[in-house]
Amino acid sequence: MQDLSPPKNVQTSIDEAVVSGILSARIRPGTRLSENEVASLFNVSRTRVREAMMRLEQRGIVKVSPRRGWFVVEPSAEEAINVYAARRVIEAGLMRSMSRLTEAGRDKLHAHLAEEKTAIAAGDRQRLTCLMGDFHIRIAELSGNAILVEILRDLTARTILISLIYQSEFHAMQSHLGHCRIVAAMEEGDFLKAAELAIEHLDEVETGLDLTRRPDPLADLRHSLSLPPQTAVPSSNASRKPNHETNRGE
Amino acid sequence: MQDLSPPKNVQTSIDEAVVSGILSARIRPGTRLSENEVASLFNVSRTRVREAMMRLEQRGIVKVSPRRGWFVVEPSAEEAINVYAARRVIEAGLMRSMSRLTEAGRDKLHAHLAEEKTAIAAGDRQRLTCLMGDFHIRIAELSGNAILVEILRDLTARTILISLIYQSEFHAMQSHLGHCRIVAAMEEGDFLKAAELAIEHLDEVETGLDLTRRPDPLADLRHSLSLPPQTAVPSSNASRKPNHETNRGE
DNA sequence: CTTACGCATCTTGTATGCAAGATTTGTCGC
DNA sequence: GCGACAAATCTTGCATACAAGATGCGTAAG
Repeated sequence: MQDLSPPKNVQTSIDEAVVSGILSARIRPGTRLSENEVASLFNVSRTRVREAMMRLEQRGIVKVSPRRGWFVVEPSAEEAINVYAARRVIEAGLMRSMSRLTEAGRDKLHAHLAEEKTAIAAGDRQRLTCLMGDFHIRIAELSGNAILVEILRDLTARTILISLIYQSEFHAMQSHLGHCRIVAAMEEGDFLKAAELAIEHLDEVETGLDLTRRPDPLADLRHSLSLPPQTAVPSSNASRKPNHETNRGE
Repeated sequence: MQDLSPPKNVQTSIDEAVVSGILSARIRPGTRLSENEVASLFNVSRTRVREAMMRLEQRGIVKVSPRRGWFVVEPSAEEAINVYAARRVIEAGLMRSMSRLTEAGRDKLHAHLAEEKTAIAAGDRQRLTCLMGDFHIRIAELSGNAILVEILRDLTARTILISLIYQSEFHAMQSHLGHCRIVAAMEEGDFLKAAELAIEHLDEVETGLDLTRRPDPLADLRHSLSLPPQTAVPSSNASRKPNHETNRGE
């Protein structure tokens, strides 16, 4: 799909490598990104790594803990809610602003849905994570608006990090069907319905989160030792109903 | 309103100073921001200035021309169209997602409208520019969603830069009335109507742009010499009808 | 065995130095 | 006077050096 080779010689190769690693779920939330290590991996000095980190921090993808290190963000429950709310606002707004689906656009969406299907059949979870996020970027691309694509790309990255923290299992087929319904509505030219379906779809996913779960600081070690994830901390209230009515006064 | 003093001792004081300067129209599009000059203004080394520039570049507020310097962006016509389209999508989506207006929220909006009114009476154009942009940030703040506020804040900054390039005169009263209508609809609890009004309002402003106009490289010098702005380059097709139907297939 | 302290190590924060390229300016030739 | 060339100047790009703080480990005291 994309090329993921680190030694690409552009100005933003570091940024892209990190984002691409997150979008494909190869990098977990909370991962430390040492300036020195990244610098040697890319054969550059810390200067350029820091500049990349500054950009990534601005995008809400990494955070610095002073004199401790850079870490891939672990969105809090509140941030997770905000990310989903923002996505509902933007994606629904986007669909309502559309007036028709071109043939080229339809073909791209169909191609994407086909990829999702084969990945589900293959059961490749990493690839699925990547594709499930990409779908929403594909939608944004239909608008031809680079600004919206960028915004949704970064929100998608954060969404993936959120799901890695708060989502116990992912219902790939459910999401896939949601995507299919959205595309179908768009093909009918019913973009209001598509918008509603998009909101429902995001609700479904958000409902599947367990936001009472705390980010697990041992996740990477746990994974390295092939231990089952997070079984020691069961939480009541495992799935909530998202309440996305925005009415706060301040 | 905000404090605009440069020597504020936080980590992002440079970023804030630049953005605040743009939001209040004190910094024109195309302004060069020399690393050395900014560094001495803030009594820091170029390192921190560069880091700030990296963040601002990521936000679409400055651009670097290799080995020539950093410049406040001058959005192209296409970018201008995209900015307005993105704002329509997000602001309309935001309003449609709201279910009610709290008293505190209503009070803040009314306070803001009152400020607009007094600024119009005073005829303070810089302050007006600032307020007209702030209104949309106030709306985003109602949602309590920090992510959306950030996104709209940066889009507003770009909008101001766009208007400084492409807008010959600004119809402050027209904008103010648009804002009043939006607030009225929200007070009625009719957020669908508010969304439609927001789209109309943005359309109005976009229609008032003359996107055939090229950014004037001599603008600051011209201004310093108190010459009349841009009279030498008249352009036909002075105001267009915005076409914001998004239907591109790729 | 447990706890507290201190040093060694590793991290980022910041400044600075140098190189490469772009621009400008001054000068020379016509 | 006018245009072309060249040096001087200014810009960012990038690496490196050093300082300040956080962490962890070993050791010693209780």
